[in-house]
Amino acid sequence: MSQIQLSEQEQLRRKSLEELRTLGIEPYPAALFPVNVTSKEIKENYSDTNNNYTDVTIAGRLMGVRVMGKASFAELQDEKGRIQLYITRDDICPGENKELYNTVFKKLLDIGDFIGVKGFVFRTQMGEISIHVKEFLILAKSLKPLPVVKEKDGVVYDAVTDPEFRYRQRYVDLVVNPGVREVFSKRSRIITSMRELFNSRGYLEVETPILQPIPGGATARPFITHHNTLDIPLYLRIANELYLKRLIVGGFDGVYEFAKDFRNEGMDRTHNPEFTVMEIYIAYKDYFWMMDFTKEMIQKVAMDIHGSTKVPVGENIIDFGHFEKLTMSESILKYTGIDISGMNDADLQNVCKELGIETAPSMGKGKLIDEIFGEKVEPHLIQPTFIYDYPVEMSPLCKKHRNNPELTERFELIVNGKELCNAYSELNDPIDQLDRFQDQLKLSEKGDDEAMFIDLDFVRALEYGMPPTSGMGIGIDRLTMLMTNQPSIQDVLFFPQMRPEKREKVDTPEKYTEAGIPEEWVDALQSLGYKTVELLKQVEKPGKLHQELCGFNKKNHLNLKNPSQDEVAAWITPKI
RNA sequence: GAUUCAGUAGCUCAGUCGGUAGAGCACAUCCCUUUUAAGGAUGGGGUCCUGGGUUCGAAUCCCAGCUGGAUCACCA
Repeated sequence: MSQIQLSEQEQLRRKSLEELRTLGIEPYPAALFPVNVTSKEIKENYSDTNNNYTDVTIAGRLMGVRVMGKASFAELQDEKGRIQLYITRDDICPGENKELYNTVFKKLLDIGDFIGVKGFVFRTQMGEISIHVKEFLILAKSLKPLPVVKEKDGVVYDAVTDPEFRYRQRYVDLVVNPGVREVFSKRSRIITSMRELFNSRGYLEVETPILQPIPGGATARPFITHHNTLDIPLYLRIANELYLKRLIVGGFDGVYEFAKDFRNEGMDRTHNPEFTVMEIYIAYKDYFWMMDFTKEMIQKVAMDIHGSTKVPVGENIIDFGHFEKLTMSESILKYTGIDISGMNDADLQNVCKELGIETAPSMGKGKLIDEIFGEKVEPHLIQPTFIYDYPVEMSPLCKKHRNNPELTERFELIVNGKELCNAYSELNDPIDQLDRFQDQLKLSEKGDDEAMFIDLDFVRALEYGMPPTSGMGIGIDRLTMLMTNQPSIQDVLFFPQMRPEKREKVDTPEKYTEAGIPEEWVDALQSLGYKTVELLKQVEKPGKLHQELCGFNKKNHLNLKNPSQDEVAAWITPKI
């Protein structure tokens, strides 16, 4: 990019960069900088009486400077927070030459620059713990100005709020908006907390394929790709269930995986095309055991993040101290007054009509019940609720209920009106499993394009025998949204999926000179919006272009010799 | 995919009835020899998202498009 297309502030910073080099200061030094403390440690442990921290070395971004003549106060931001620096001219310039303070510090440093300082900690007259700087060093110059966000007593001023800016340039969001980094460090702690529990029980963390020839384990539209050597289609996984169960067949008693799944579906506040799921499968357990385990896991996470089972989410306080349990039909009875047990397809169609729920002829019994539940029950379930005993049609991988052949031993955990976990007593009868796959196939022939593919290798694995097993899956993004009180999945993903940014096509200077345009005018032309020769050729009034160029020359003091009107006209008319 | 709202300086945002483009912060210069979202003064900085249309005149009204948000649909 040419200088002229940069903003004034960017040009000034580039100028400062050059001046630093002129002064013999490398703005991007190579050597390590031996940091020995963080802002947080100092603020937590400094004591006026002990006068500890007499020799600290700390580094971070310069986030604000208040110059007060020969003394200055500055804000240094490191990973853990901010700390005030106190810098005096005569401390950092002990000799006659005051250039380091007057020129380098006061003029050539900018907000956003990385610096390293050495000094001692003290408390200012205003009572703020600060570092009295003895030496400072530029570690990396920042050429693009950061938006300045200020905070006082928890009130944030001028926060960067434009979602497009925040998500596309997450690095800036993380630097300037208080609390954003905290969300992501909590996300990491949530995962660690779960992993601690699983490992303490001796369950094995495993990895299974993301590229799958048959996308199984869930009903969803997959992403499809192609392997060149094998010349076959491959699908990005929509779930890892079938692979994890193969490992139970293989003899592991407990396996789990934190996995990225991919679903080629709509995007909104709770859906991103790629998302993180934890699935765990444990042999010799059933879904009742898994309910208790799920409860224990979530309580541990809440305690580790909040130190309490009570978690604020939006308007509500969610209390993970107590989990309600309702069967699917109990819950529908509770919220609609209708007892659906024993109803057939036609009955359910009528119930839907009564309740004003749209249906399609392709919908089976399971789908209809799911519609009623999703429409009339789920939104009411704010406090943690286990919904269990799902219709067999909507759970093709789940074991039939021990007492009722129309149901399966499945539960979901609903929190804040959204599904959070899904768990089964896993189906381990291979013949039943094949039947259920075939029923799914019939559904797909009926027009349900989300019905499952048949994974015959998975059936073969079951034929060798899988012990009774309970499995559970939990959406890590949604769990993080709950635990960090973020309303949108985009706020708990570093880089949520977005439409690619449009880049304007810009021709190289050579293209212009090839077209007979002097190189010295290329910058001016591009700044005026003629980014390509093609665009230039479309100009209809050469006189106007000529005026624009002369005006630009004058306005920006380029001191170029203005071309004649005929010359400009010649640039845009094709040569014969 | 449908509906709807928004897009103005680096950031946050005003902009009346259609009549010369504004503020705070940021930036620059100077003052102040010094303390808290940085005290004062002065100044520079704009494709008012893009393209059409209406009009003597459009940031403003109309149409289309782009991008994003929200709601719905789809989907766990």
